[in-house]
Amino acid sequence: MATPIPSESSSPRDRLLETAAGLFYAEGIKGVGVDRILSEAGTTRATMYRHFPGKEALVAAYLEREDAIIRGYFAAAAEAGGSPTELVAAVIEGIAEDATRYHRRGCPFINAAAEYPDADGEIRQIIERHRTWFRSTLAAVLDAASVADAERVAASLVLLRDAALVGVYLDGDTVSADFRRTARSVVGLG
Amino acid sequence: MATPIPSESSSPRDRLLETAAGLFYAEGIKGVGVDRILSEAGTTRATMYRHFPGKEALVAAYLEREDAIIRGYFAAAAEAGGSPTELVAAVIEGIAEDATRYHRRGCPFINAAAEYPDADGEIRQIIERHRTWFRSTLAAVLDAASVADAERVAASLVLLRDAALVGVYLDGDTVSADFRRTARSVVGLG
DNA sequence: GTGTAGAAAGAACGTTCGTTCTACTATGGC
DNA sequence: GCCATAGTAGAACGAACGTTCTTTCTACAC
Repeated sequence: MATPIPSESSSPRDRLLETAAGLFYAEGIKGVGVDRILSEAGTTRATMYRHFPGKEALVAAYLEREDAIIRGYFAAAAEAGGSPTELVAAVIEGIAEDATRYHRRGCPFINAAAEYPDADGEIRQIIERHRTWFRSTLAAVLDAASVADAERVAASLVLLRDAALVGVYLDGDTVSADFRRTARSVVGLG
Repeated sequence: MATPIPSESSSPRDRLLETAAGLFYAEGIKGVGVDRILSEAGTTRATMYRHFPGKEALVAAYLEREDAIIRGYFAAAAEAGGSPTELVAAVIEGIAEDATRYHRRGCPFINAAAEYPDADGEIRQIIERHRTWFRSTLAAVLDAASVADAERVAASLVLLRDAALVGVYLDGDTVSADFRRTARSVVGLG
């Protein structure tokens, strides 16, 4: 099974979250029971319920964690320096690479949304916040690079990223080339 | 709740499938139990297990039904006459309209794939077949309309349709305009 | 009429679900 | 030494899961 083993030494809470995140992403949320998480994290029920009010809180923490990771990517890319145009290219490249490397089972947020129909629930609100942040951040980056109609282009890029993640999952890696080409054309990069 | 009531008169099997399809799409598959389906379809366990070996067969039938409906759309559009180019335009328009009208909760196949990680399982095979058919049918339509590089353009269109369905679900109807514009540009329609 | 099949009704199966609980142990601060 | 905290261990809860079963009733074919 080669489960991504949360290093024995880390805290139970970290192991719990890391294990849950891995399982939720790999197998879907409703398809994974707390017993699975507990046994693979090597901890017990009491410990889990000490740190999280319930399973849904674990789901929320999983998505918040995913959100934080992606924000980290952006922060790192921004700090890495380079012209605004280079940053735009780096973002597109980063999305393509992420899809084929770390997100071969699709987008965690889209997948979660498939299982959580209630648009007012906590889970969907986290998804909503993430997507809003992503779109506006993209718009800011594009605007800095003097891309015309940054808002609209950003919306298109979000669409394309969704498609790339779904496509790599269901159709294979060839999709990432399609994404790169289309995205670069949309933002006006040769 | 205003459940889409499967007309009392239809056969138990039809009511079962219709109800299950509605519930699976609206609330996710693992999130719906057979008891729910049974009570909303107004039938009993014994009847269900006479017609379907189990829940998974019901899921499979739901996706096959969805597949058949979409193939029906294509057949109808093709029979409606018109030039190949008009057919291409009609397909794009049909997708945009479908997303905002009948598939406001996203793509049934993408949503199902989120819950079924096993690529070799029956469910994922149905999804695979559907996507392959869709892409190749699109390529044929584009080729007939003398669109250059029909295969590649078809792949792009599949991507865009995925994005449109996800986008309308999570971001709202404005996405459908983005889809129309981008899709028409990709296939070379003014 | 008799026989057969499909549907309704509902009890019951064992399993798993998420959750709560008690009891015991190890750790660290005062 | 003492208390609080956080961990382990495991029993137990009621509810829901998917599935199997028996029984009764209706309808249509022969």
